[in-house]
Order: sequence, then C-alpha cells, then structure tokens
Amino acid sequence: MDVPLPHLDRPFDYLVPEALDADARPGVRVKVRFAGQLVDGWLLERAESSEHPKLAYLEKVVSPVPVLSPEVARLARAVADRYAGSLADVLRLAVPPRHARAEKAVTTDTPPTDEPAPGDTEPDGSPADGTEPADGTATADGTAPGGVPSEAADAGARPGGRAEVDPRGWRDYPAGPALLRALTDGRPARAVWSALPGEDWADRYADAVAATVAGGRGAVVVVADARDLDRLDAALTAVLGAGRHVRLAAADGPARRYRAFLTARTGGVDVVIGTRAAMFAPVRRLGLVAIWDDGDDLHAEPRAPYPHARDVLLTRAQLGDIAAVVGGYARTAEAQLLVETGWAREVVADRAVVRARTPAMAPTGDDPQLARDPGAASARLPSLAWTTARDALRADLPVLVQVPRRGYVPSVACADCRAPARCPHCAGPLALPSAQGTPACRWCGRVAAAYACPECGGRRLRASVTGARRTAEELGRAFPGVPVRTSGREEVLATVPGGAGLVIATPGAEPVAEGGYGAVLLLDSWALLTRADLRAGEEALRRWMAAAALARPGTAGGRVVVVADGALAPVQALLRWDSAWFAARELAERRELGFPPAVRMASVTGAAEAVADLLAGARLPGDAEVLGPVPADEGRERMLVRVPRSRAAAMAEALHAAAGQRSARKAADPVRLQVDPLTLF
DNA sequence: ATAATAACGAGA
DNA sequence: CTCGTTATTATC
Repeated sequence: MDVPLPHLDRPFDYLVPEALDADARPGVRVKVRFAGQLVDGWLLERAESSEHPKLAYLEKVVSPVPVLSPEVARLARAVADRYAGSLADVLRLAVPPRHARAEKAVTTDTPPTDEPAPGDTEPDGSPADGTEPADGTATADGTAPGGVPSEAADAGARPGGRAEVDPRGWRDYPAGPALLRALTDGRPARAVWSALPGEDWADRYADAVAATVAGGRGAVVVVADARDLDRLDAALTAVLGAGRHVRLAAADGPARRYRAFLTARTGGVDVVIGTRAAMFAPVRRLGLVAIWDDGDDLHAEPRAPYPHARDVLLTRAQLGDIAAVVGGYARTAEAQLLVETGWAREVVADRAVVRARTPAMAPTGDDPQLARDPGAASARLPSLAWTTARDALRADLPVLVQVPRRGYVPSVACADCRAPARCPHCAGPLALPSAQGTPACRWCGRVAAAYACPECGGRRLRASVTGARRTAEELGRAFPGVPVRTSGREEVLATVPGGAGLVIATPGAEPVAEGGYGAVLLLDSWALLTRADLRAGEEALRRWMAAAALARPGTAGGRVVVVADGALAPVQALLRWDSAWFAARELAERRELGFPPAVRMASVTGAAEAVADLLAGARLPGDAEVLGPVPADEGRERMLVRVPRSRAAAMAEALHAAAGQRSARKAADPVRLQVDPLTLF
C-alpha cells in the first residue's frame, strides 16, 4: 500500500477480478480501494486464499510491467526494517516514477525475469536478531515468465574455462587478481579496496564489472556524483563496449531514468551504474555490487527512511550471495568495521608500492607572516606552498589548489593566531552573519560582542574560508602569465591539459590532469578539521586524498603541500598514504565513545512533546540508552537512542512500532526517525 | 478520512 | 438491562 503511515506498513489481501487475472502478477503497480478511497499499491504476491473474512476487489492494474522484482522487494523490506521505515517509503526510492512513454518504448518483447535469493545475517557479520517478516513477499517462482532461463539453468550452462578478464590493472594489489577470479567464478567475494594514488579507479571498476559479466552475472556500481558517473561510464564503454550497461541517475531526468530502469528490469542489460538512485536497480542474476568513495555524503539518501547507498548495497550482497566491493582512496570507519569483523577482506597495495606511487608530501603551518616571497605574501600563501607551486609551474606542470567550498563552514578564527573562535558560553563555533557583523554562536545563538582569543588574546577575527574565486584572483596575481582555471559548484571541469597552469577547485570538483599534477596544494584545511562533527577528521582525509591522488608520483616530481599541523592524525595518514591506519584509529575511538558504526544509533527529531511521546511508547531493548535532548533547528529537539549492534534490529522495530502507534492515533506533530544519521550533533 | 466496534452512562 | 452516545481502532 503506497501510504507512508507506519501503522499500515504491512500487506493487505485483495481479490483479483477475472479481467485482471493475467496482468495481476507480482511486482506490478495496482490501484485498490482502501478506507474508502483509491490508493496506489504494489502487488507483492498471489495467493490461493486469505485469512481475512471480507475482501475487496483489486481496482486496477496500473501497468502490466512487473517493475518490482522479487529481489528488490525483499531488499526493500530489509532496508525498511533496518532504517525503522515503511516499505512504501523505500519502494518510492527503489522504483522510479512511471513514465508511460518510456515504458512503451522499452517493453517490446523482453519480459522481466525473476529469481529467488537466500541470506539471513547482517552485512557486518554480526548476527541478525531475526526480524524477517513472516509474510515474506518474495515469490517462489524459479522459472521466469516467457521461457527465459532462470538461475538454475544458467548455472548449468556455465562453461569451465571462460574468457578471463585481464587482471593486470589489479596486479598492484596482491589480493586483486584473486578478487577478479572470484567475480568471474560467481563467488560472493567481499572487498574493501584502498586505491593507490594516481589509480584510475573507474578502469579498475570496469575490470571488476567485466569479470562479473564474463561469469554470466550482472553488476550494480554506485558513485557519488555526475562527474564520477561520466568517468565510470566512459571506462565501462571502453571495456564492455556500448550498449552493455545503462546509467541510472535522478539528474538524467524522469524519462531517461525510467527508461534505464526498465531496460535493466527487462533484462536488456546486466550492468547498471549510477548515483545513489541506482542502489536499488533491478539487475538479472546480480553478481556484484560496488560503491566508490563511500565516505562521500552524497551517498546518504535525504528522503525517508534515509538509507545509505553503502548499507543498501551491502544488505543486497548479504541477501543474495552477491560479491561486494567498497572502494575509495580513503577508508571509512564503516569499511574498517567490515574488515575487522571479517565480513570483507581488504584489498590494499604493499607499502613499497604505496611509497613508489605516492607524491612527495609535506605539511606546513598556516602562517602568512612566514611567507617571505612577495608573491606568496600577496596570495596569502605559506611560503612552502608558494615555492612548491612555483617549481611545478617552472617545470611546465599543472598545479591543483584545493580550497573549501564557498559558504562552507561559515565559522571564524582569530586573525592573529588562527585558533578557531569558540563561544565563551558553550564552546560552539562562532559565525559572522555578515562581513562587518558581530559574531554569534551557531549553537546557542549568543552574541559574542567582546570576543577575545583565549590563545593569544587577539580581538580581531577573520572569516575562515576564502572562496575559490578570490583565491583564484590572488593566485593569478602571484603567478602572472599562468592560465588559471576554476572548478566548483557552477562549473565542474572533468579534465585539464598537462602543462603549466593553475587549477582552483573545491573538494569533489578536482579535475583530472593529463599526466598528473606537478603540485597539489591543500589550503585552509584547518577549516575542515575544526568542524564540529564526528567525521571531521575522516572527511578531511577523504578530501585531501582525493586531491592528492591526482598528483604525479614523487618519483615523477609530484608534490603535495597540506597547510595543516603535521602532528594531527589525519595529516599523518595523508603523509603516509595510510587511511587504513586512520580508519582503524577512528573506529577504535568510536568504540570508546560509543558512536556509530561501533554501535547503532537512531535520532528522533521533532517537537519536544512529540519526541517524548514517541519514546515513551517505544518498547526499546533493555540495554538501549537514550541521550539528549539536543536542540535541533526550528525549535525542535532531538533525542538519540543508542544500542549495541546486536540489538540494532530490535531498536529499529521498536521505534517503527512506536511511530505506528502515534500515526494510528493521528498524532499531529511529525517525528523524524533516522537510523545511523550522518551527523550526530 | 470513515466506518466498525467497543466502552460507557443515563434512564427505565 | 437497553438504548444512545462517545472513544477507539482498523482500514483488505
């Protein structure tokens, strides 16, 4: 039933009229009369009989195309359960809105094929505490309609010696070739891949997909944004040829999106790549799910129940004996947990190879007073950063300058010693409402009129972030005659030519340079590190590594300068190119503090009474801790519920049930439930 | 939202 | 004890 009310989150039985019998197959969209009105719904399964005494008739089959495959239906239920959400909410994300014209174009003669899939544990290896719904929505039909061979027949048809995918691209990683072999053999290998600097990740994913396809299975690969998608698209076309895959992204528009979805659903292709819209893509005989750069916050779905692409894909792998690759230059604490629980194996290069590929890295203090060179002073660049850029330009190599996104962290710092300005009352970050305004706390709202720096007593403040445009202007003046390009929100460059040139980019928009950058400067980096966020360090490292990965190796003259204290752990991890070390440290710290992913948390946000009401009605597991309240925006408040991972399912179920109770008695104030929210404070 | 159904209380 | 009215709860 396509209603988001949590207390209606269960199947309902209807009679199928004779006239609709042929079209009423599992997976089709239907319209039914419910509580007096016509509502949309999904036909989950056909049954001979029903417990319910008086059934109504199905009103209409919206389209005979069974857009919801049994595998995706099962996945959607699991995702809803994990995130304390409703199946209807997940299905809204999983199946794109129908587009009749696109449907007509695609559905010619290829009917969708279905297959069953087993599995019953959580993806991180901890035991699931048994909450698979008893009414199991997956159909039991092993034979696909239309005489298309199902999984069993296909397994028999698999020849012993098959064309192997060239594993050379993966040879830098000792476990790499074995991973490709496993994919071709159809084994459910699980890998956490730490890419080397300079690695062409899209080519490596294309190899992995090709290996899977060579084994007669399909693949889903999810990336964070359109630029990464274009890159992967090109790499796949080069390896597989055109027409073997589709791209699925909300940004491509509803018609193209639905068309791509249907092409995959009807078996027209076995490979789907896309942004997080693709995480639920229906793929025949799915053998591999992969995600690139799982730390990017674009992978978190902003609509209820707020699932994260990594977790959806891992759940999918778990439910269906499907291989999984979680890759990135930087490793997240979540990926580290997969490694530490033994759910996944790490695929990393030997230290010697890492050293050979890494650009020469150096930290430098952020003190413009030290910049003796007149050019450096005018660009407000630390001396080392300036000379490094100058040397690269003299060698006719491009230079990348990573600056924070404009408007990103509008916090301020002491103009003298650069210590972040914090609220004297609550230690929250101060912000300047306008260029000349009085600083105010972003947490408690108090105005800090007479601010004095606790470090040096300084009274002047400066905005922490210099925008990309201003930086570009200043650098252009510092290096006259050198072409300056910017890549950021308005215009994202995919590539830049080799040869002397300055590229100013915000994180995530760094273009790839032909031959690699001679120098990469990571500026204003402390703004990343002082964010009031659990993931500040992880996020800073992720962004630095993504930029530093575009530099030439040190042996070929590539240099990276990070304007940050070299003693800080994320800086150390960058200098050594060792995000596994950092992720292990991060995870250990979160275990100590009791933060995700070491535990499972849920946030309950809404009006104070509503939040209290929901929590009062929730039958939480005995060992659940309730923390808060924390003030949230617009006068609402937020409570956090924390449980050990083994109780995760019980907590989600309790919260979902409590939300159901509230919606059943028509409680007006909405309450937002989020499991493992990206930001905790 | 709306209809059924359970709960309740006043009057016989 | 019955009837009429009001809270409760399910909605195929």
